[in-house]
Amino acid sequence: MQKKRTTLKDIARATGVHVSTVSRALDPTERKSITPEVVAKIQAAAERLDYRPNRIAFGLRTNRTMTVGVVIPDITNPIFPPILRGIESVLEPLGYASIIVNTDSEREREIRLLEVLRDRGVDGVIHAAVLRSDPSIAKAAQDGLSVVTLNRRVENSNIPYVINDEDMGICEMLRHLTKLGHRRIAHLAGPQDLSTGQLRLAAFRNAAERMSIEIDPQLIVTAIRFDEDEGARCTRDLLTSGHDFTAVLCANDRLALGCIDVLRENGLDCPSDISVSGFNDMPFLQLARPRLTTVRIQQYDAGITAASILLRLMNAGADDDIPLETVLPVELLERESTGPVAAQRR
Amino acid sequence: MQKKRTTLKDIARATGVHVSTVSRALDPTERKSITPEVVAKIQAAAERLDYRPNRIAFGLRTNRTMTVGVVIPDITNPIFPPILRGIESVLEPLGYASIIVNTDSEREREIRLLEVLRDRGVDGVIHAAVLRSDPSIAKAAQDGLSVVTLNRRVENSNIPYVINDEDMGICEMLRHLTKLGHRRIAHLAGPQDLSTGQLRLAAFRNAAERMSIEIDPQLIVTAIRFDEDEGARCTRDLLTSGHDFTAVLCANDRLALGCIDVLRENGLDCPSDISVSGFNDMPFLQLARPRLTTVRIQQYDAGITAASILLRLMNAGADDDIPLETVLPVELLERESTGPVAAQRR
DNA sequence: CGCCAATGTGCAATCGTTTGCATATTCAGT
DNA sequence: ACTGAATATGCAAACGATTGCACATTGGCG
Repeated sequence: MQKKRTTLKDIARATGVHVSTVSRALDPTERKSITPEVVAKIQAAAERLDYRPNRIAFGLRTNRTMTVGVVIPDITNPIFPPILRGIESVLEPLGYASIIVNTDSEREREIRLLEVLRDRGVDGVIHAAVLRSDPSIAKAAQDGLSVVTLNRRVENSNIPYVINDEDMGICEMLRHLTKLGHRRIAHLAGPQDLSTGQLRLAAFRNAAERMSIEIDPQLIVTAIRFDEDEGARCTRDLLTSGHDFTAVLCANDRLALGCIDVLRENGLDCPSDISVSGFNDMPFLQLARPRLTTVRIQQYDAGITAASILLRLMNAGADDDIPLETVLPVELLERESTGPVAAQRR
Repeated sequence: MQKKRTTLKDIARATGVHVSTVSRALDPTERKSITPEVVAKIQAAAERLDYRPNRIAFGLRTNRTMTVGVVIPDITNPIFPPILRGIESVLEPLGYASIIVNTDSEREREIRLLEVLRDRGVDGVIHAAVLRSDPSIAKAAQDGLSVVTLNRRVENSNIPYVINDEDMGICEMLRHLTKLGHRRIAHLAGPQDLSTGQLRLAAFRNAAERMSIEIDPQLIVTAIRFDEDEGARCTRDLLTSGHDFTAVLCANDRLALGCIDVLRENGLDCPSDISVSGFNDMPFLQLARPRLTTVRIQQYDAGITAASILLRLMNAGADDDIPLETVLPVELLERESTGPVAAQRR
């Protein structure tokens, strides 16, 4: 590895004081108990010798690694990079580094990777991939690890969580579609073992009930992954089922993209024949045509918020009052994939 | 932090042997010097007490953190997530964790983040964001840090590098365009302070020369960022310059997307009026219409390759022969954005 | 039966910090 | 000037592992 780094001992030798004095002189909170001039001398020496504290030794002694773990399903899902940048933007300036792990939404992987993070002694974890019931993360939190979940809460726990106002998003989208005259509205639901999939389906049902829209159970079809292929498959199922519909509210953008493709294959134009809506407003969505009507969720800000809460959690004593729930607002984006219901369908 | 983890000392106490014996019994390479039955006893105890080695202490003693740094320009650029997954796929099973940092292509940030990584004692670095001249990474390598660069080489150094065969990609693209009858071919070059920007421009010039295609210097216009806005701006410059061209070979996909937009604004259809090509085949590119003719570079595999080389570098003695250069093949993808040159232009 | 080598285990130092406690010095108050 | 704090520094023990070396035990061989 590197040639040889200068240590506290080197500085002690160079200045003729004890290593503990050097340590104190270099620590802003302890510095006050040291004569200013020897502090100056030590700092000068530290500067001259290009001293860099050894974080490993620090970590061993203090049990603080200045490292946090970030657990996500898959970094290649474009909604996560902005979240990570948001997290980084608050943690990195404070000297924290983050270790990012991808669970691929597999329970075993998630458990194992959480172990890995704990073994490495991370000071806290931001978890954006909790499954619906997740004992491992709950146990970790109970053992005293600082944890914040993102996009999802762990039920029956006091783990703080940051979520987007998905209910509101689904609700506004539904209102938008009804305003355009749609009544027979299908829902492409996401995987029900995933946070968002389940939440959005529930939100859809609730909103429909509140708005007194009758939902044909046959018009709700569930994807097993959040991707274009599943959006396509579900849409085919919908079409072959023979049930009539004029709009498809999809649980995320990728499902919507797959949906539109299959509609087109079947000679149905979006939006003039059938309206389709997405969710997330994921990056690069603007490449698609027609431009997708969707719900924008805050990605960067969600990262910032989660990281800020984690910080408070890690530093604060139990006295501090950390908000258990943070709900970030969403925004309806009306674009081209939704339009007034066609005069007559079929 | 966690309640209390069991340490070697706990196991020693439980089994009645010395802590050093425990250490050896648990280390596969040292195990042979211990009686099999005491090994068994110790392993049983370790199992029972749920022993997990403390990586921090290990790191302090051995100066190996089992951590690597990955330096990229920006994780929100979709070509990087697959690279990261590739890296992870080889490093994670071996017990390595990676710390990912984003430089935003800013020299100061890069230098600072490299410091951060060195401070944390990473065992090695995969650097996918080196600038054209980069003393900091060269110095780090000289100090004994294991370094592999990705997508770019540090000149005059023996730092191993993994690159895509960009020359070949540009060359094949040019050949493709000429085969379609294009002669007046413009180039939207990338930022010249960035690896890829400069390389691809050079490749373009070389290929043109080799194929005896005369390139009008006025038809080469340089972007200052690799994004759609710059692609748009450059295309406007090209159009207002009044120089004639029938195809635009862009240094990356995003420039090409911006280019096509501006052509469309000006009533020019791609590809029937003007052909446009990209580079990278970035994720989600398939959303765009017309589907872009581009050059696919290997992303996941590049990550795998770089990580494998880094591994050899970290573990091997100087005796090992590590390949200095690895060039990954690229692939021309003919899609819809390029076509035969129009009968007459303007 | 004795000696030496081989083998298995223990001892203790070490990695670079932090930090409670002891000690040495200074200084003010009376 | 003497006492008593207050203040500044040093000492040494941690943190949890690895590892060179010393030592003890065993067994083989002459």
